[in-house]
Amino acid sequence: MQIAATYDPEGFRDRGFVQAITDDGAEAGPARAVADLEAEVAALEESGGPRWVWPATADIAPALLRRGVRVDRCHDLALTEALLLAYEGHCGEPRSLGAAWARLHGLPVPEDRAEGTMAAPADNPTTQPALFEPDRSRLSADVDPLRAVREVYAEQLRRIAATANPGAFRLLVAAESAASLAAAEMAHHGLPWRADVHSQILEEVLGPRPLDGSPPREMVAMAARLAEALGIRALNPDSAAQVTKAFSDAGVKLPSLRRWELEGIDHPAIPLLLKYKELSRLYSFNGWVWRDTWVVDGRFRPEYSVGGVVTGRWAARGGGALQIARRLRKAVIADPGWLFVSADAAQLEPRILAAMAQDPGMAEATQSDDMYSALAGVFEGSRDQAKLGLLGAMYGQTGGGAAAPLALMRRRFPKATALLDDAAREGERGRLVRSQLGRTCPPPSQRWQSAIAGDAEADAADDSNRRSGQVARARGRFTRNFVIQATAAEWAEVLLALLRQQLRTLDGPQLVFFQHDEVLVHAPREHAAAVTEMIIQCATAAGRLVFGPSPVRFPMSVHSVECYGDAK
DNA sequence: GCAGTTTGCGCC
DNA sequence: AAAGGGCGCAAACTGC
Repeated sequence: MQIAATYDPEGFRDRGFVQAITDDGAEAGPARAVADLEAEVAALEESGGPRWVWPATADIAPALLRRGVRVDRCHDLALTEALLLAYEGHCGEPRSLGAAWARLHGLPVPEDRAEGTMAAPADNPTTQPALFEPDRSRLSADVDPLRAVREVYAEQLRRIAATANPGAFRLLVAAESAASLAAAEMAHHGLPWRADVHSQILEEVLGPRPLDGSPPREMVAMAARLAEALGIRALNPDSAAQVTKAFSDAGVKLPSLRRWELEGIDHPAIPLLLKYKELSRLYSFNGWVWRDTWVVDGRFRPEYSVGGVVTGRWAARGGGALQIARRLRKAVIADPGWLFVSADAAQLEPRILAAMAQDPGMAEATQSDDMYSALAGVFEGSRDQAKLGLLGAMYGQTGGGAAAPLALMRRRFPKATALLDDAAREGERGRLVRSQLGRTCPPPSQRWQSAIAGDAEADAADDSNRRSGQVARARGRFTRNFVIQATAAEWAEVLLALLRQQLRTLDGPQLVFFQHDEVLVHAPREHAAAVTEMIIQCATAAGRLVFGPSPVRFPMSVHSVECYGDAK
């Protein structure tokens, strides 16, 4: 059964409307106004788990979770709209229910409300329900909201049926919707984070916390040593201009201040500069201010944005959730009696390539848990060369140390190479490419379009032609990588959706973190073994769902640990 | 003086 | 011959 549900766009956020609908979005019962939509969802969920068809999970799920309501399945109209718009070549157009409804009726389309930067938890404690969630449905007051849900849903089903592979697209929509539920649950649970351990790390590396907000002891000391090594009185190592000038005065020309460039330069001040950058990064990115802002009641609660990246990866706002520095993972410690089951897909992207391209040689290599080692023989006995060849092909690298392994890649894995080259060529011509399930890249930007068009302009200056070529090739690298990254992201979302279902059969384990190809489940100790088994099975099932019968293996590297820092 | 852009880092 | 894809964030820098 399916139930359309929406808040009253005009009223207080508790009020809403519900109505049973058929598989194709027609009315299957009376429309009902309810005084407390969340209570209504809870009751209906209790009595048999419908599929909820609603404007946006992100708008309702946090409130439901605060009231202890967990929803089994949904169809997220906004996320689906975004997938369909991209498929149809209109990536980036407004995707709210109101926008979709307006497009359907040829009316002016409202802009989406910005997702906005998340208020830090100190200002907006998640433990305290906000009086109003932002209404992102953008539905105008004179529209019957249930009618809008039904009509947009029915239209989406028609548009899905019109895609080249409706079954695949349906899976994509289901996975994306399930992922939106998982994201809300992870934000709700939060990642266990020990503020005291975090402080300990900071003090070991930076010295005691300065009380007045000035830079900590070790940074000041390193800056002083750096100045001394350069023979000057003082400098601000954060200022590129000052650093470049100081090295120049010392007779060293720096091509840039990138770490990998600096590492190739022989000067006694270079290691000091690198060390300073390391300290500075920790201090400014994950220092005491970060901890005070983002760690509340022993939990780090970022806000995830499902579909926030064009490739289908999640984005996160607030606290740099998807860039938790490895050294800080020591502060991620399970509650007493609990463990983290940490799982990451080993070498996901080359496996995705092997499955998409149905390349027999690469598929054979996926039988191994370490593809690169399995392929070392092909790459003159070097695991590193194998890795360079595979990654270089997927990222569109051409020169440098990758040239030789890329040539081998081309010769030994022609089907895989052809898939990537085709994607790159399509991109260079300004065309769209799609993932395995149908997620579609954005059309070329204005800059790309004029650059690609500029190629044809006979009287364009050489300089302009060269720039055009560069821009077109950059687009080619993007589309080349898009097909792989987007398919990897959807494989991971399918895995997450399956795992979320499985975990519901246990009492206790919670998804607390997801990062592209890695999941973290916080589980009572006695459930860790069962969770481990579930993850491994879900990975295999995800491969079958996304690719059908395929010899390609998707092994997971799974560890049960008390501390996330010990996971790898 | 403020807002937008650039640079560089680190995560995948 | 050849600048490897995606992101978020902080500080410096640039332009108005």
